[in-house]
Amino acid sequence: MEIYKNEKRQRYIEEFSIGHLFSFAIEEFIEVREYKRNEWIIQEGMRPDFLFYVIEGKAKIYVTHQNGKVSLINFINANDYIGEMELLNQIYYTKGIQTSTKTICFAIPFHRCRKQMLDDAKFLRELTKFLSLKATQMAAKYSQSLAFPLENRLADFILQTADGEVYKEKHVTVCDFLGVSYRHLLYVLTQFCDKGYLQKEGRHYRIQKHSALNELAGKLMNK
Amino acid sequence: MEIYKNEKRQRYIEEFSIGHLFSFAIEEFIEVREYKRNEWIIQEGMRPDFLFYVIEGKAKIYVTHQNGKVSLINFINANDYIGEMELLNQIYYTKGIQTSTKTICFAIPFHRCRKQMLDDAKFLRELTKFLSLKATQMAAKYSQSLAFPLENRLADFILQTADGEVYKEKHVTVCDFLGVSYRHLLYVLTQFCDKGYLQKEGRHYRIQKHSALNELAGKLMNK
DNA sequence: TCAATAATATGAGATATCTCATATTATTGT
DNA sequence: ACAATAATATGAGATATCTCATATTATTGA
Repeated sequence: MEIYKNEKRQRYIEEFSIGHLFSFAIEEFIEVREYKRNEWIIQEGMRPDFLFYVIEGKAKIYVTHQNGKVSLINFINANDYIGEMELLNQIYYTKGIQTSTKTICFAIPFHRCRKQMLDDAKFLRELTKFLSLKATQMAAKYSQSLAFPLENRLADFILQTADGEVYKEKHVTVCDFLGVSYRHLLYVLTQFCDKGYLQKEGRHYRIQKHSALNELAGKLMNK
Repeated sequence: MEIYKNEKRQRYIEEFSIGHLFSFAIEEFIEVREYKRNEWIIQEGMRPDFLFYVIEGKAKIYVTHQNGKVSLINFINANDYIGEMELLNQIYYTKGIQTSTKTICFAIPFHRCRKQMLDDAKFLRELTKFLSLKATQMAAKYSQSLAFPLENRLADFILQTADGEVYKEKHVTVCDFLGVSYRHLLYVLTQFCDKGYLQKEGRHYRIQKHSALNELAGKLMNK
């Protein structure tokens, strides 16, 4: 992890201004940090001392269960907060956050800003929206995971993450995210190929029948 | 649904004051409502016009999937909000809320109070805590549901809902909540009886081996 | 109080998903 | 450039969970 100083810091703070998210001058407190690919921004179980706001890059929220299984709870992208749970709650089991690309974020120290942030309606209003979205997404994922087999959830995931017509997510990541075994994921992908929905091209898959995947994915949605 | 008027209304507003949750005078806007057992406070898919704050009673959040399965997303108790998602988000698929006992709540009309509420740091701070808890719970439930078989989740649920040493939840409700079929729930309950963890007493179950259930449930927690 | 409805109960057979074992093929750090 | 590590791939057998069918027993509204 690298902390940007002086001009470089200043450049980022100006280019990606987050002044509009606060009603007080936050700039002076901001630390600009760059994390390398696969670096851990927060270690599971360790309370962070900063509220992070992601400027660029991607990361993943992980939790490890006692039985050794790992769940990829969600992805984090630009304009997401990290550490907001710890800002709000004294008691909280901290999840691990690992970057999947080089990631730059603003780090705001709790000890200097907590009070002001928790009194700032503008900041809190943004945060409630962020949290309500997060809660809604989790509720949707939860109920869908119980109500539908992998077939439907995978179709949705493929459509959401495909780069044009090409699906190229790593299987290992997808297992953790969709909560199924590697073996089973491969079975269902093979089925999709057999049915002609996908076509394997080396390590990638090309979408052949958009409509069929759409139909499978559509079943997840309410109305 | 019945709306309390005059002295009755006044009595409730005083006895269960929520003045401390707002920094402006909310009392005059509050409507006090009583819903009967099994009544729907909000119909699935229909936007509410009020933010509700539950004073007494219990309710359930339901969502219906296209394949006909119903998920009981969560339980609602005293001091919970209802309709906060719709307060914050213009676009939101509204879940159904059904009472399971007589339920009394304060209803605060969006059209008269939205602006003030969204500018009130005190209110927003409480709401962020509520939402962060909700998001955390859903994330935990989600990842647990994928990482553990029913055995563990049911043990946890039994311990959490048991009345003293007696478990007496309705199977039909529990299926929707834990996302398993009625048949499978009964299988696992029978197993628990066979192993001597529970003993059936008419329609209820008496907990016999607290320790065994504790151990099963404990596997859900991180550390 | 009675008929309708909801909840409980259980069997039998299907299937979605898991575990484990074992290769092969990339990727990565030094 | 190579050894270590991570990712992909596939088979075989187990099990967690589902669907459907069919009874029996509460609960409830008129």
